[in-house]
Amino acid sequence: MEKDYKKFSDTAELLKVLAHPVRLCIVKGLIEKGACNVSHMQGCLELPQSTISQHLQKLRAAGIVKGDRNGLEITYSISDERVIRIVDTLFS
Amino acid sequence: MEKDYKKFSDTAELLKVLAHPVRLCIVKGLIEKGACNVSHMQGCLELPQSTISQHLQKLRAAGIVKGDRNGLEITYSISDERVIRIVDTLFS
DNA sequence: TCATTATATCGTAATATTTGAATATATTGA
DNA sequence: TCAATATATTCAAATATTACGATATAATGA
Repeated sequence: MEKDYKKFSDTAELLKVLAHPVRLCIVKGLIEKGACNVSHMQGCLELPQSTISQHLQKLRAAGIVKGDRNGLEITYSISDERVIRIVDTLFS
Repeated sequence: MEKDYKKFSDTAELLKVLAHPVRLCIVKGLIEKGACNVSHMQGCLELPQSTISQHLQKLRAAGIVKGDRNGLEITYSISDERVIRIVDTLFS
């Protein structure tokens, strides 16, 4: 049935977003620290701002992460609990 | 440190292999049924034999799945316990 | 309003993944 | 050994992803 295919397809989409070293690093960091803004990630990851921002947008579009503006800065945090369990399983 | 990068990179590699609807379907099926050969998967998935075989090889190379030959057939089953927990988390 | 700072988006070249037909290999039974 | 069956590999085209410079937007304070 088509519904099953959609389920697999949606789930694969979520995993695909997680399946990148930089995004995984961002997500793991957010799980550990609770929250973080882009400039701070830049300092840690040593990548161009646009690269990090694009990864964050991908995470956001997938519902993995959410951003709260706070003046000039935007503070990101995890917004999908399943992801915490998955990352936990992977790195434990 | 470089070791961290490798950790993220290796983990991302594992997720990347899982992150495909057909592979996810195969893996979920194997978790539920315990084991399955290629011809049977073909019947379920309605995809060309080479396509399924290629996905299986990718799963095998990642250590997610193992194949045991049994005469003409090869029976596949899950070989990475973490994957069971991840898929469980995703579909529960 | 203007300059500054933080973040997002666009454009695009480089790279990687996916697909399925064609072909190869391995096992079995006659 | 040969035919039949199950599975794997190769190849090429189509499609998707990634990286990063350039540029845009949003918020703040002077």
